[in-house]
Amino acid sequence: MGSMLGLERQRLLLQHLRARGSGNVVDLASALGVSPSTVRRDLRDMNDRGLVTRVHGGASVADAEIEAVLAARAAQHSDEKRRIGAAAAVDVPDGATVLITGGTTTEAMLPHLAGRERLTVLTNGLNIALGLSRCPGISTVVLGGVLRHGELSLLGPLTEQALVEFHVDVAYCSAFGIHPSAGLTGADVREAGTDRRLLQGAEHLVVLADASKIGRRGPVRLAGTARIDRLITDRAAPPEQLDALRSAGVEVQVC
Amino acid sequence: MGSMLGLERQRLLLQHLRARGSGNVVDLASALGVSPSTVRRDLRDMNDRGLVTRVHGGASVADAEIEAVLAARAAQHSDEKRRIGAAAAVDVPDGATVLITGGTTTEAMLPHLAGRERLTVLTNGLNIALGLSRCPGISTVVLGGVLRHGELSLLGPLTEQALVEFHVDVAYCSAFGIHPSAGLTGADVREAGTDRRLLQGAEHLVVLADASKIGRRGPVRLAGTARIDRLITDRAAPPEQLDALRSAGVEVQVC
DNA sequence: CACCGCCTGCTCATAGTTGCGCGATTGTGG
DNA sequence: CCACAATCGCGCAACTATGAGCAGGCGGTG
Repeated sequence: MGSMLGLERQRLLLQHLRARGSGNVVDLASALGVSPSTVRRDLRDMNDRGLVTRVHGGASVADAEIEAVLAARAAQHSDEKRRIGAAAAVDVPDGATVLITGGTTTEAMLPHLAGRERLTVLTNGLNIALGLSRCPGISTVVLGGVLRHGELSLLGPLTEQALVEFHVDVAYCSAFGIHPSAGLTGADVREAGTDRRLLQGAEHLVVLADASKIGRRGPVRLAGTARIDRLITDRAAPPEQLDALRSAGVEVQVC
Repeated sequence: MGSMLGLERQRLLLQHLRARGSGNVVDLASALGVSPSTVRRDLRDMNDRGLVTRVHGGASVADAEIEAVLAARAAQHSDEKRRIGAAAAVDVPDGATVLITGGTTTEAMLPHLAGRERLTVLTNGLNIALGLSRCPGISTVVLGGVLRHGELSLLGPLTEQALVEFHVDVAYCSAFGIHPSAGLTGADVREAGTDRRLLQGAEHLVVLADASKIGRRGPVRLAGTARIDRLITDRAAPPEQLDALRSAGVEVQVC
């Protein structure tokens, strides 16, 4: 049964997973006529690429709706994200102009920014803007743009154009993945152009990423490791990946 | 019921909880065919992730913040506003590009726009944008700008500048007041410049105003009656004011 | 034909998950 | 306020999945 290409096998795997939403390793292996080891390798690879979510015993599709809702909810209360958000917020200099990109991880910064004075926050995320609408000490500027359906972030030429008007001291962003050689990567080509531009103009770049994003590589490159000043992540992050990132010149903060 | 995946089990758990709003550990355990210990572990995990709220004996679903905000705002809408919103939404032409300014009255249009196809909506209101984020048939463009504290609308040069890029068929707006001789007026000088510009470029202008705003005059003038094509209001509006507006060339619709 | 890289499948020590029992904690009714 | 019952968290043992390492097969290349 050697006549199956790796990519073709992964495609079948994904198809099987979509049919039921999830599946365990043994069943998938017998369904495809390969060994469980191969399935594990494939699933790990697909997990790194964000196509599926690996769980003990099998995997489930990382598909838009449920996963997004789950992630959004998780973001609001998860201890890891809260800590990451707090750590990021601490070092926001008073009087600065910062950019906070849309996303669930960055949203965790908001509670810790609430009391700040003389802060200017630029954002392309409606969730961020909403959270800041009650903070009197913070001038919030929403970069315009096209709203992605199901998401709460703004994209497109309008967003990029608006940013030209400002000087950004620090950009705080999350992304699909961060990888020692690939740098900061995104999952969606349509988002990439805007995200890239958002990060380009900033004086300093700080990445907020929970452990699941460390070592993950998406299809589009947003910024090289050289551009990344700091990474804030949680304790579950694989140490060897963090070391590699440190070697690449990224200041890594684990909390 | 031999093998059950961890994530799948939690998903079922959540589903069971949503059905009744809450549930106790033993029932959930027997419903899923696992031990109470496993349910407890799952619930603790889900509690940490903010999906549910753990209480003694069981758990209840924890609703997300943003949805709660939207629901609360939706509940605030009186019958009058709902009817006004519905009447305004009916005549939005398919395939058009419309502007909906921020505000609570205009927000009432959203439920009636949900099913539309090929519609482009421009807005400077975060509440409007938020409500449209789940509508797949509508392209939503958020005009950037500075967020007013306590409000959910965007203002400033950025907003005005963004609007230049578009051709607006119809603008739907609410305001502080509408008066036969003063026209459409606003309450806040800082908002006025932006509001004026927003309405300027539109082909047609539709005003949504409940009875309390009819005949009222604010300090700043936003648009003359000649510019106003249509006014949608409710039955409590003073008829003599409506007649005067009709004489001024405004098409008045009472609902 | 030999060499080499690559993928596959197997083995095994390790890590993770599950269910049960026990003592501690919490809620409830007298 | 106390006693009782339900529930909880934790440690334990059985079981299962996992990832790393290793041998064998396949196809391309000099």
